Amino acid sequence: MKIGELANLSGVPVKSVRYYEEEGILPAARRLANGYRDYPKTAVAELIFLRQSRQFGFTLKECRQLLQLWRDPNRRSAEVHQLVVQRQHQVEQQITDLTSMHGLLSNLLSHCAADDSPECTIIDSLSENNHE
Amino acid sequence: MKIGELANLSGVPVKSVRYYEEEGILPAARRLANGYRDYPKTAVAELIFLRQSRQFGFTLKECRQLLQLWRDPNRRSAEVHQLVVQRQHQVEQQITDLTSMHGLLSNLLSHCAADDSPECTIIDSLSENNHE
DNA sequence: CCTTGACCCTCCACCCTTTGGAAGGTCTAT
DNA sequence: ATAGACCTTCCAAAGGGTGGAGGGTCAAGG
Repeated sequence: MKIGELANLSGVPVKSVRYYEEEGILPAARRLANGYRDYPKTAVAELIFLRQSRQFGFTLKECRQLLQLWRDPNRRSAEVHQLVVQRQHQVEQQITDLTSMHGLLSNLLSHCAADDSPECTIIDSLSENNHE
Repeated sequence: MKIGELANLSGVPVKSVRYYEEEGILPAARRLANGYRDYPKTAVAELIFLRQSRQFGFTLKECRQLLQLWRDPNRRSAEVHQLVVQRQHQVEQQITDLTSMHGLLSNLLSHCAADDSPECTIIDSLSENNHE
């Protein structure tokens, strides 16, 4: 199977497949006589797994680990679990941070006249030094 | 004032100050006879405003706009308000996405045995094709 | 036989925001 | 004179791709 078909079946862009290979996330593909990459059928599942992992926000480094576990018939599911828990924590932290930011933005908005005058409480707030 | 002092007073790293200048976010600084950048006192407030804006997640492009409004004595506060509302929407979208992701991750975790066996519902779920 | 179009290849540059380092100039204090 | 604390510019890396230039390969159709 050539890279275009693989991309179609997996939903991963051709460019990304090549990029993943270059980064060592995927093993280097076999080559046909004309230099084209030639993939086995199993590559489709591998790419789908990778795409799904990316959608869950795992970095490529984490995806590499996940893929290694995916390939390993002797993996311990606890190890997979651990990676997901870790990702879950990151997501929670991000939600916390964003929620806090959302509150602060709401504060800014609620005090602003939002009219044609130059007085602006938002500008004033952003000028305050929260440093040190 | 030289760049080190400005950095100290504003809480923005020296490297970033130079980068902001290069990107046209800040006007090019005056130079002393020896080539060192020389800043007026007002630059401190400008940098503090910029740092605060960045902390609210505004991109540098947006920060440039905010800074222009900050400098403009004839600004309309409605315009500032508009930029903040826009940022607020982005934050809301991100929270929505992350919350959804969090739910999906919880789902993955709840079905996983997390032991020494290779059977892993997480791996199985990530292998499913949600494409097309 | 030739051309068109759809593939494929590699290599380079860009997006964004910073950070690190190399190689070098300048100033102050000892 | 020399140490060290500044300052300068320029180049590269990070993550995760994406776009394009310039070129090779293959099948179908005229």
